[in-house]
Amino acid sequence: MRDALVAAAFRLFLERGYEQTTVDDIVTLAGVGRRSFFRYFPSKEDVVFPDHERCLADMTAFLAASGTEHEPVRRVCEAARLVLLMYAENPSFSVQRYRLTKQVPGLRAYEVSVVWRYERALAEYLRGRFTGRRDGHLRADVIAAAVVAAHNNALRSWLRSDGRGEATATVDRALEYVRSAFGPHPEPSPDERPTPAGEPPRAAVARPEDVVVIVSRRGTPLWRVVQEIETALGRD
Amino acid sequence: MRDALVAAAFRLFLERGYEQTTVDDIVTLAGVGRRSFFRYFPSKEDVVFPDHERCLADMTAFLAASGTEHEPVRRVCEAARLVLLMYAENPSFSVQRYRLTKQVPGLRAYEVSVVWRYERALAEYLRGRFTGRRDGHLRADVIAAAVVAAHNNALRSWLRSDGRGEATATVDRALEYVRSAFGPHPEPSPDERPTPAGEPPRAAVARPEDVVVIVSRRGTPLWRVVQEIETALGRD
DNA sequence: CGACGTGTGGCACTCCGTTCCCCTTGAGAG
DNA sequence: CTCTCAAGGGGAACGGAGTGCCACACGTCG
Repeated sequence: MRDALVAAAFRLFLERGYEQTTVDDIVTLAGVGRRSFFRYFPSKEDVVFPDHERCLADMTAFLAASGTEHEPVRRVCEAARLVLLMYAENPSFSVQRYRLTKQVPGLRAYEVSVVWRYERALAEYLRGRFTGRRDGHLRADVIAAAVVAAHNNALRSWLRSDGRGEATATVDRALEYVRSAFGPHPEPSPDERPTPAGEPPRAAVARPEDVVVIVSRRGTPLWRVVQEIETALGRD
Repeated sequence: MRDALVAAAFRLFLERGYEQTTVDDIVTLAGVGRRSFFRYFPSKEDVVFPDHERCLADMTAFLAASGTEHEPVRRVCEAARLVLLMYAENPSFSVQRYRLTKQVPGLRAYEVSVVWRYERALAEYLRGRFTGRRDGHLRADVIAAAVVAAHNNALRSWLRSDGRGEATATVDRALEYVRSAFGPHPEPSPDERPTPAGEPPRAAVARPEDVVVIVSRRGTPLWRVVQEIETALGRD
């Protein structure tokens, strides 16, 4: 029934345009009652995005199931990938919809509001992970927006190419850019990752400008830190 | 006339709610014909955001008038500030509208689509400035989204405080965060910049996961480093 | 057989937004 | 003073989206 309505709607939308098609046209073509249309789709716009509701639910479930062992920024990037996978499931359908929304302002506005709900889901998750952190809410909102923008940038370029090529590769590259800008620490090199608890501090990543950086876990005995610094400086 | 319609509309919206108020109610209260309402506002939602159209035009003009002597990211931050200034012109009106949009889903959706147009204006400008740069479009979209998100974050926190306090200070801080992430050079945060030669090491940026980072210039006397670590750990 | 829950169709209604036409007002030309 | 013309406002009616209500056709269970 849903599928029949969606199919009928898209046939008419592509044939004579979205605004030139009334709900009555759709239901008569599908052979169902007008009232049934609004049972399955709260509005005429919703028939254009039939699976976003489910996808949004999947995303929130995915985020809700994340533990503290996941790095937050990486996690929201993975969540954004879920949306891409939904698009990639039906490339031809996605491309048709893209062409439609591109030229119907009302649909663009509706799509924007849908995207906004994804963004809020990501931001809410990040806010939870950033509680206590300085400017936690600000960082969460900004990073969520950046992830969504990168995702959409890559998605649209894939759609413009008529769904040819690997969508995931493009999106991953775009998300990698965001991760590099906001990463936990600007993408810690192995030298900058904290040492496992109990292990001695690792010392002295030599950066330009003669700067020494020591990375250590809080609570490490001081003498071990000093020892590490000494060897780092002495080796100079 | 516009003003009379806006005033009448908000009186009724605050009195009995947005959806419970019909356009006929507004025009009868304002004492004008129904047709005149739609002459000034293309839709019922537009009466809630009467000056966004002008503000968007101002922003695009501002960006169009920018030359290459302006640093792009800084420029879009200044453009975003224009929106804030519009809100700050009528704090009480802005706060009322904020409360309204917060609880009416339809208005939220409309506001989102308005915000999206601002974002597109910023992104278009940045795309122009980033032509030829690697991933120019991607960077433009992501930075525009980040700027808008930071702006909105600060704006909403100002609106939640009923418009008390300096709006510009909050927004500037938020935008500064974006600039620090995307600035011309990755712009290390003050805590991560090396200390000037001769100055004592600065200690202990507490990052999540119980990690302590010490940044110091190579050649700093060891005792000063240890001292700094001790105070950093001791403060815990 | 009848009661009941569920999914569907049909009708009528409200309201938004638009189209078409008429009215007033006021300025300028004859 | 009258005619004309343009512009801004008002009114009537219409099309279409979305909703509420009720009736009907199925099934299942008692």
